[in-house]
Amino acid sequence: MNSKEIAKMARVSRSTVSKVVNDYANISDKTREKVIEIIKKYGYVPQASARNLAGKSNKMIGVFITDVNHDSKELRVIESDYFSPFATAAMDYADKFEYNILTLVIDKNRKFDKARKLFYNKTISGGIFIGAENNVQEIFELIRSGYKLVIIDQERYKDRVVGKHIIVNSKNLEGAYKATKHLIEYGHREIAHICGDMNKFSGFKRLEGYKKAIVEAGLPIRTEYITEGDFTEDSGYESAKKLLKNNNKITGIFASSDNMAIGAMRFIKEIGLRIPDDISIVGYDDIKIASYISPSLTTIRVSILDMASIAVKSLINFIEKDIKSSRYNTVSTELVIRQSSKRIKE
Amino acid sequence: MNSKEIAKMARVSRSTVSKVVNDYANISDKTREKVIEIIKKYGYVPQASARNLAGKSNKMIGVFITDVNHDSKELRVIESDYFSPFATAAMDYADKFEYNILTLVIDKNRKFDKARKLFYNKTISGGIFIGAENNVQEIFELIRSGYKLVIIDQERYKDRVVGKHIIVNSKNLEGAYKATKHLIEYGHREIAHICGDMNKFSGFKRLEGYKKAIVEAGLPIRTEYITEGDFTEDSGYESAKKLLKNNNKITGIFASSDNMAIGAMRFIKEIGLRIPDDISIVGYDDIKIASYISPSLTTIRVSILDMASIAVKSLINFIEKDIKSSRYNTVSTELVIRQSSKRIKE
DNA sequence: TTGTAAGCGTTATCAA
DNA sequence: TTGATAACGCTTACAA
Repeated sequence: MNSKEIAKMARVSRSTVSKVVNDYANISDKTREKVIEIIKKYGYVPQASARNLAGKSNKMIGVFITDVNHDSKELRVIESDYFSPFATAAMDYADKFEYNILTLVIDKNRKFDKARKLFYNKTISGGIFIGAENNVQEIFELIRSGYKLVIIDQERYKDRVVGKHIIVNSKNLEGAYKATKHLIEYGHREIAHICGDMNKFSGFKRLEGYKKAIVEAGLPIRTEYITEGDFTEDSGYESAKKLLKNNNKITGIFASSDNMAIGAMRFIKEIGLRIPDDISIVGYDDIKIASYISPSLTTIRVSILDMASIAVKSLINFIEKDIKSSRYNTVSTELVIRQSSKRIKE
Repeated sequence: MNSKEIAKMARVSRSTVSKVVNDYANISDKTREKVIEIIKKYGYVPQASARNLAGKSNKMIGVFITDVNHDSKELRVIESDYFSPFATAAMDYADKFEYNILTLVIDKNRKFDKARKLFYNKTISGGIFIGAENNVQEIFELIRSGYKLVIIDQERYKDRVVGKHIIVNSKNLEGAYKATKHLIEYGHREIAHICGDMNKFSGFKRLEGYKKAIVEAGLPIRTEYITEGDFTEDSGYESAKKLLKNNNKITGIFASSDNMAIGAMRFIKEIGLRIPDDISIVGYDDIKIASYISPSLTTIRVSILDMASIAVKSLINFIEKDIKSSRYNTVSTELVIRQSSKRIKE
């Protein structure tokens, strides 16, 4: 069933059918009703690619999740702490504007080319990139070519002018500051920090937040209290080992990700210390497991839902109305206090 | 940049460009090379909707996840235990055939209409439905209309002839049997079962599996040992309460989902019983949390990866070569023994 | 208010 | 081995 057939049945021209479908004003009520009746009767739906070819936007957005650069299949699941909530929230928002979302995980198998092609062949009219550290150059190239996109959590590129784009970023510094300050307010003085990957901006910024809170409390910044992980659970385990090996004064640890916090907890339990009685732990991200593990994990929540809606909303605006210049949006963080942190007894 | 311009630069016709792009045989090497050179130079990529309109398949598959019929936002996250792994695995497999995956969560906001439209307007050439209990009628209608689709875990429709379709199902009975038998082999005799939603086939089949193992071991089936939940954590909690209220003989519980098992564990801990020392628990699904919760949960793993690859593979086959009649595939289950189950001391 | 006709960028058919 | 031309199904000036 196509517009030609509908036109014939309704005894009008194809353009009239099109006008009815697209809700144009200059159609008499009578004709409109007649056409709508036939359309309903035969269940006619305009073909997407034909509309698209004729100039209509295809209302399709790509959401690209770059998988962390590890081989293990396990890690993909970890990354999915982000994937599913983000994709779902993005869908919710896209729906309101009748957009569809095409999700793509970019990893070793599925290289960046796959994403690029979707822009080139006009399958999508815009894209959102998450965890894109490894593909920054390619993304810049896309922006330079005029493709419309949103980058999540890549604040560091804020001022590099490469063409119009949108960045949505969580307030990493703020979050880390809140986490550390929470421990300070609980009376902790010997507070260690397990950093994330320092090549990633979030890792770097969270370290800054930690330092800010420490300095503000008049405490010294001890290099032996700062150790670098890579956001994974195992690195959290190893970092805790390093921190606690020759130190029995540490009473609080702020880890730059929940996964690392969970790894650290594993080590701490192994050596027979109790959480939170001996050591308080604060994580970052508020992944689902954080509330299920025992003790449940005090952490910093970033509203992925907010991120996703802001990203989708501004991308659609970018696509439909264009923007004058690059935009930079931030999403707030929130401290979620659970069982893994405890007020220190003096 | 379009094929016309490429044709001009390469001093050939548009049809020649098309033939090169589509790797047709009847083109001289010389022409081919020349055209390829220009294509590379100008980064030409054929426009998807134009190809599609001209008759090429658009190589797009829809993956539809029906959200469980509850209002809470929380539940959507639970559902995502399925969502993310399935979507990722599906992508992996689709990649090999250069297909893209369009994911859509169907829930109260996003009704089935959204999915239907994607078929009608030919955005997708086939679809995979997961958790589709609530939309069976609509799915049948799609099948009847000749749309190509795969249904996951809806074994019950195996024999209802409604048109060509593919079902991929996990072996629910087998899995539940394994879970129950595991408890029996550990010496348990008083084994209760928390059923899932009995309106869903998986809930029903797993009860059958439980019964089969019980009967096979020569044990009686006690109705007071069987209680019905609805796959959610809270229903697991309530079911455990019901089961254990007036009973101190039960030593083993098989719950039809990990979420219910987790809820049951919560109740058991609350009344001061120990897991697995006093009561052994076995779940079903092997969601991620199962290995993180303490004690970690013994459960039945269904390889979502297998499900996804079989689904995608057979759907692509259906799309590209058609199938003679409906197909029914099953995916095996595996018992994963962790800490929540223990051999009973006699 | 309606219809005619051109055009979107490809592929497929058929003739050269 | 190549090219001219029609066709895909729709939208959109523009003409009526």
